[in-house]
Amino acid sequence: MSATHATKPDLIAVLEDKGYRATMPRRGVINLLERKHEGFTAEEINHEIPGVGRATVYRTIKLLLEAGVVCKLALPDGAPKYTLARYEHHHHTICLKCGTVGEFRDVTIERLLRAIGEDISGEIVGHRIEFYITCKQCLKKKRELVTVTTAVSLAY
Amino acid sequence: MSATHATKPDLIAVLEDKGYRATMPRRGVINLLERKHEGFTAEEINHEIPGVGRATVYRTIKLLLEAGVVCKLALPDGAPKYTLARYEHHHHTICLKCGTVGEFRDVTIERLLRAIGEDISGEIVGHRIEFYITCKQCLKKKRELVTVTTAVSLAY
DNA sequence: CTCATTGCAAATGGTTTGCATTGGG
DNA sequence: CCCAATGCAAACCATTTGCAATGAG
Repeated sequence: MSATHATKPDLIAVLEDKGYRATMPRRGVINLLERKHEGFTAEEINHEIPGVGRATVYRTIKLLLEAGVVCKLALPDGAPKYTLARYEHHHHTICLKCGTVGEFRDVTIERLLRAIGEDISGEIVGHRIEFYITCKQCLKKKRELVTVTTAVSLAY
Repeated sequence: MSATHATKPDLIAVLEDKGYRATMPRRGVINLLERKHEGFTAEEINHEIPGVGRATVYRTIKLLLEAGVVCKLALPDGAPKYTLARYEHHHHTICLKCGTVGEFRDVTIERLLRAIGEDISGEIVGHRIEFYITCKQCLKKKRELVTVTTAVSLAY
């Protein structure tokens, strides 16, 4: 397992490193993913590869998830969305209007997490941080209020 | 709509404030929820109220969600879990061993969010922050490694 | 050859919906 | 009375799994 990748890793190599075969269906899925710079859903990928079975799509995504080169994140309502991981450790911004996923890295957060750790009764073993935004493009397009219809764990 | 509640609100009153009836089934669900200080799943509630239909349980939870007195949060794998909101604005800690959900409020985070906003190309409309922990009880019980099997968007 | 991998279809888990029935106000 | 609210069962959606067929080393 290669330790640090500051830039987008070669997904096929990642699979092979883990002892999995880089088969045709898997290459197909990977090819699609690598072109999705804005996040994707599993079903979306599934529809875009008619030749490949649904199960294989999901299995491949899961493989990449476990390898750490794909991230699974959650929309406000909990709906799953995936994205390619470019940085080793990062968080995400998701535009609630167009769905575009951005990566985002801030050392301050790590520092903060450590500080917060002292306030929490227990040991922090992980965290999830997602920012819901209206991206620049969408801001430009229209100046209407962004209403977050679904709920919660959501804060303004 | 009452603006600020520093402590646990009266859920029945919340419903009525919104123009909904505080019917028996709903009272039953609410009664259960109010005893769950550690988070719950919808299905869990459903099983614990045999007299009430599954649909009603889900509908009631959704009502409370929309009223902002219940939070929907996500386990690392995205599995949904609910919890009562005690503070108006807060985040959650979830023990991955026992599932206990804690609330957690830190002004530093808000400050940080504002600072981060400048780095993000767009407008922050919401965020999700969840800390996955091993709580004190679980730490005591056993000293084995906490392995986060599923993936991602998870950071250590 | 042989075992990893696939595709399909069926199973699952969580949640929602349609609809006829019911029960508060 | 009447409409909101219920229960049930079926529908749904994303994801997983069993299993026999396939294909790469």
